[in-house]
Order: sequence, then C-alpha cells, then structure tokens
Amino acid sequence: MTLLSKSMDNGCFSSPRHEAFPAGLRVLVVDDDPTWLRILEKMLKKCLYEVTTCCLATEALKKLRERKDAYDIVISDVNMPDMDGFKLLEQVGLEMDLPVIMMSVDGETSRVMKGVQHGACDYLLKPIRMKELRNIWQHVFRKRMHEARDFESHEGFEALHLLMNGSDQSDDGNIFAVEEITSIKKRKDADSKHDDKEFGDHSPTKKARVVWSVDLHQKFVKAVNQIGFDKVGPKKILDLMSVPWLTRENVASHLQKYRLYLSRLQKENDQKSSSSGVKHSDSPSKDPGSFSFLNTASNKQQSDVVIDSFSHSDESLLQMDAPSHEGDLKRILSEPTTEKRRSSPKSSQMSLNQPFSSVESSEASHAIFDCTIQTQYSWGEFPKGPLKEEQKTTVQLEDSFSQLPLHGTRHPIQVDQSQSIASINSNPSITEEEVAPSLDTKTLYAGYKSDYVSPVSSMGTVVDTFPKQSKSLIPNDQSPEPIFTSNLGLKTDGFDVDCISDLDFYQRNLLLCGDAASAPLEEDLNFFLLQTEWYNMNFGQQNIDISECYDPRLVAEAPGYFYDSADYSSVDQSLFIA
DNA sequence: TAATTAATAT
DNA sequence: AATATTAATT
Repeated sequence: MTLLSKSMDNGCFSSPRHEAFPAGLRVLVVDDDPTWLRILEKMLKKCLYEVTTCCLATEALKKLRERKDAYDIVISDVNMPDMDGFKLLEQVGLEMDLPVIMMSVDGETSRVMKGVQHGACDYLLKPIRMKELRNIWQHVFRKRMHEARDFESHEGFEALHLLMNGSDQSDDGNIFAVEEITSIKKRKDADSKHDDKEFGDHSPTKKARVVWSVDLHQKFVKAVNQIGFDKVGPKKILDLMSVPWLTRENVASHLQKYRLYLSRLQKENDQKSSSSGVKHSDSPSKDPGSFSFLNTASNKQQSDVVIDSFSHSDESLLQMDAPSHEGDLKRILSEPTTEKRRSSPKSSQMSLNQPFSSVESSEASHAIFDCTIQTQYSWGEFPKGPLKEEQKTTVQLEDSFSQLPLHGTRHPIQVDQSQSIASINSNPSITEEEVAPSLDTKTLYAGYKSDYVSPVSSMGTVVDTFPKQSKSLIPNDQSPEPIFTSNLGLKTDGFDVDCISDLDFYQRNLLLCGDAASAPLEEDLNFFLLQTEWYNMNFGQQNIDISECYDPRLVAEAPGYFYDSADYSSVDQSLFIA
C-alpha cells in the first residue's frame, strides 16, 4: 500500500483518489482507422480511463510534445499512413518515455517482436477486447514503480512485501496491491534492457528459447502417439507437429526430457505395484527400457496395461508422496528461506522469449483451449483410419478409469496444482525472483491469445484476490464421478483418439470434451486438468508436497475469479517458472 | 550425410 | 530445472 500510494501520488494520474486508481489513467490512442478509434475510445472509457484519440501518428506526436505529462500511456496502431507505428514508438521512447502499447490486426511474429524489442510494453492484436484494456494501467504503474525503485532501494519493497503477505487476501480493494507487487518484481529484470536504439527490425539478440507450453507439449504428444512409440524420432515428430519455428533439435531435446519423464513414471509405477499389492494382470514387463504407454494404432493391445501403470504412477506421485513431506513443506512455507533465490540474471530472457513462443504455439494450435471438441485435429492431418481402433481404446480406458482409484486421484490433482500455486504466491520467501518475469509475459500473452493465457494467470489471481466463489462448480473431493461419465460419452464421439499417450492426457481430454460444451468457467477449470500432465512432467512430486500444506478449499475459489481476468496476474507464471 | 541419442553445458 | 548444444553413434 505504501509504495503504491506513493507512486500514485507522484502525480501521475489526474484523479486524486487512490481507490480509483486505474480510473483516470490518461490514454492516448492513435489509429488511422476512425472506427477502431471509436471502439477503443468507448472501451477505454468503460475502464474509466481518460481517453484522447487521434488518427494520425504525427498528430499524436504533436500532442505528446505539447504536454509531455498529459498522458500516462499511448496505444498505437502499427500501420498508419503518415508514420509507421514503430517510428512513433521510437520517438515516444526517446522523447517522453511513456509506455507504449502497439496493436495491429496481424500477429506476425516478426512484427510483434519488433514492437516489443523496440520498447513497446505490450502488443495487442485486434480485435481488442476489454480484457486487454483493463490491464494497461499496469504498464504505467510498473514503470513508475521502477523509477521509484531506483532511489528507494529495497525498503519500499520490503514494506510492500510485509503488507501483502500479511493482509492482502482479506482486503477487498487490494487487488492492486497484489498485482503491483508482482508486476514490480517482474519488471525489474524485464525492462532493464530495452534501450536498443537500433531498430531496423533485426536485433534478434539471441535466439529465443523454446518454451514447451502445455499446448505445444500436447502437440508433441499427439505426434508421438501417431507415429508410434517404437518409431518415434525427433524428425518425424517435428514434421507432424508442423510448428514452423520449431527445430529438430528442439524436439530432440524435449523428447529426451519426455522419455526421462516417462521412465520415471514407469519406475514409480513398478515400485508402487510391487509394494502395494495392487496388481494388474501383468505388468508390462515386455519393454522395461521403453515406455509402453503408447497405445498407438500399432500397439494398442497394450493400452490397458499402459494406462494402468500410468494411473498408478499418478497416484503414487500425487497421493503417496505428499503426506510424507509435510514437515518439509511447512518448513518451506514458514521459513523465509533465502536459499536459492537470488539467481535471476536471465529472467530477461524469459520475458522476451516466452511471449513469442507462446504466440507461436497458440497460432499453431488454439485447439485445446478454444473449444471444445474439435479443433484438436486442426493442426495436423490425422490419419483417420485408425480411428475405429482408437475408439476401442477409449472404451478400454473408460473401464480402467472407473475401476481404478482414479476418481479420487483426479481431483486431488487439481487441488494440488492450484494449491501449490497459491502457496507460491503467499509464500514470502519466494516472491521476488520467481515471480519476476510474469507481468510482461503475461500481458503479452493476453494480447496474443487471451484464451490460453488467462487461465493460468487466473489461478494465481484467484487465490489472492477472489476468496469467494462458487464452490458448486468444482467438485471438491469425491464428486469427480459425474464429470467423468459425461466426458467419456462425449469423448467417444470423436475426440480422444490419438492423444492418449498417458493417463493424464487422457483424463485431460475427457474433461475437455465434457466441459467444452459447458460454461466458460469450466473451460478454465479444464485448464488445470490440462496442465496436469505437463505439470507432473516438469515438477514431479516436489510441488505436490508443497501444495499439501494448503487448504483444498482454495481450489474451489479459483473458478470464480477466472472471469475477472482483468489481471493476468503475475502468479501465473510462477507455475511455469518455479 | 543426416538423424538420433546420450552427455554435457548454460 | 528446462532447454540448448555438443559429440558420438547409427
């Protein structure tokens, strides 16, 4: 609060009331298309911002020069007759150093990149929605915060921290505080370098790292399954994935990781089954070294076995480990650990790269998130032939599901995830670095693909900001049953098919299908599930442990807040970063 | 060679 | 830990 108010008082905004903070933000909108100008103006006003419009870049520049501090932020189209949007961006950066948001109809990577690299704080794709506009104030705030930080050093932050951790959750008006903080942290790394003067449009600095987002990973898995476990190779996978920017090396690397993950799972599974007495007719002894899970057309017979093993492994991962580490968890949470935090020199890399990669992936595959049932095949041409067989598989799966302890497991998974997230958020020790890169990234995400991004961010947000929500939507504990059933039905219709690499995926798909039909809220929920596999792969048991410390009820709250979206809050990223 | 994989580096 | 990069292997 302190810091926040301070920066606000700094005279940035015309409106004096802190409560109204984002209200009164002075936005200059530049677009040669009067229609868009009107639309934007309307939307921005809805956000209670003070809007000034102009249809020429030169005019905008003139206005800005006239009164350098008459505006807080600039939103400019990229394509304009009189002056290139990038040029304007450059000028603004040079002369008044206001945050600039670029927008355009196409999301061509190079352009987006150019914009961002040259200092645009965000890049929105038209049509722009309220969602995207609501958050723009964050850029302003961030910047200010940044500036303030220079002299204030740490003290301010410390104070903020305390405040946050102590009471933010209960505060109603505290949304800002939370977000601020997060954003602040992030920015620290992110903005340090965007003074590149040289534009041209080529300063790839360094190659972006590929971020294996959930959907990208899903594509990957689909491809793997299609090809057949025994025949997989990076090249083939790459081809099937048809993600242009991805390289064979990228895939190879990911494949390596994936194999590691699978073998780990199998190991766990074996362990489990042997010790616990649960047994499946016979474990997939056949391929010890390999990962039997793939029930591709070629080896479907194994599918049930595979699935079985997976479910078990899941269980073990999620359920077994958690309890054992309780002590550790608590320790982690309670102690302001300082251990490994100070190491975020490369965060900048993240903020820049992430957005792009995500863009790409979303372009390539909105599939899962967007809707429902079908898009899934959109990106790749699947051999429809095996479908029949696939369905069969599905059925089998169904069986195994109902029989196995899966139901119980299912939800716990969700809980765990969200909980862990929550924990990250609230945990004082983690805050600084871990969360850092998020704001930029998330905002960018929003612009590109809000569908994809928002769910994630929302998770974090939920916890902090929206404590109350409909619990009914989420089956807290054992209610998973119904969901499953319905999902199964849907799925059988035409969905699941190829992507059944493992249990998690399978489940995810099921849920997706079922929910797809339902409400948006559920969509978000699905996201949780969707991430499960990916999550496990990346974090394994660790996080789960942590999550144990939290109250499951938190999860229930999550959905509600999803809608709000207004904040692609920082927390989201923590999930990825960890 | 080109692709794959294990190992190693960042 | 996640991805990249290298180097050996096929």
